Amino acid sequence: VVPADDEPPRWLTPAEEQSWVSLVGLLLKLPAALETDLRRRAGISYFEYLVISALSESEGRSLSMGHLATLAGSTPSRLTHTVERMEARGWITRRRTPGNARFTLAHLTDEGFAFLAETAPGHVATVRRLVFDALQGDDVERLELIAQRILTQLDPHHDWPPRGTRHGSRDPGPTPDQPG
Amino acid sequence: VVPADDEPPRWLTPAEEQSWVSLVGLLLKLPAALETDLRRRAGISYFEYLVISALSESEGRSLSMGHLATLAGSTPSRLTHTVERMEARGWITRRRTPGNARFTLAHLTDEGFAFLAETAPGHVATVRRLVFDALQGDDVERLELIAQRILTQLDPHHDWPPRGTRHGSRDPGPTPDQPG
DNA sequence: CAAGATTGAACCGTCAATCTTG
DNA sequence: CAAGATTGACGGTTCAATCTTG
Repeated sequence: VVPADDEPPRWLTPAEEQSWVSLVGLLLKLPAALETDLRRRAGISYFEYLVISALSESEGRSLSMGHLATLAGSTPSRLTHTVERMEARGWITRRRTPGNARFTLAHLTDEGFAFLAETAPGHVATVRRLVFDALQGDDVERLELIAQRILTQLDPHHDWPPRGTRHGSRDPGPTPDQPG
Repeated sequence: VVPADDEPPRWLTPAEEQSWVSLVGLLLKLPAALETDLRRRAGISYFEYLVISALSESEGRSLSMGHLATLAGSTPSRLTHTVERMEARGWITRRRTPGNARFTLAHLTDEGFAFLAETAPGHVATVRRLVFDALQGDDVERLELIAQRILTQLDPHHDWPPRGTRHGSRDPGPTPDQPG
């Protein structure tokens, strides 16, 4: 056990503590709800969904393992193991980048894309039902602002969503363009 | 793969999608940052911290396994395995409730409490630094309101924080009363 | 040698089956 | 038999060590 830093303790105010308790509740329960929904709807984890979703939105449905790890918020190792399994299911292929064989390019197959296209609408509906149906007024904008402020504090050089993958102002359509 | 529900797809508006992407970023990165902090500061997971923290705030530093599972947002099984490990470290003991032996009462030992007392101030300081130092104006109150709205949507009968454990309006002090 | 990625073992969480008490 | 809790096997994540390419 490392001894406490020698700063004096900085407790939370009552208002901050209430807020913190609610935020912890959200961190515990919302991911669990998303996991449950995807597991029963499609038999995959939320992390697997993020992986194929990120690939589906990228140029040529391909990304280097490193970039994909960043997009899915994971370690390289976790991604390798997961992609291995999804490769076995025929949803992803991997090959060394020709010309620069240091990079491994993960590619979403047609089967993988078709699977995502089946899964995404139901998942987006769940997100809408669980999150956005509960919000009012300018809650949506405030939530984004507050989340961004915390993300910036976590990593001042943060880049979330990472550049080159934003898909902001296009028409919504029947293709899985907004898999969340 | 279960076919999609037969509701028509309900996509997100651009504003909602931006907000959702930011929230997903927060769900991915904030728990990871808390885990990292506690792991290197105290060698425990955030879940283990929640467990001893909940016990420390309860009457007699004891709770039934079921109640403790609710407080820590976990399944009974996960809690059993975790408490087993913490029992081996001497931080928790378990015994059947005398009189009603269906309940197993988990109890935080003096060693466990001392460990928490060492760990809590640094952890609270981290929470303050990572989250509240980034917030301005009425962000704190809005965050609580928004989190509560989503929690209610997730579970209309929700009770978070669960009743009988709220420690709202006491003086902050040098004991680990606010371990987050 | 550094960057990108993978490997394998240990660790942890999940799930279904089981045990115990009232 | 239902509620509370535990068990053990399985599957996924983490961590440190390793492999490969430029």
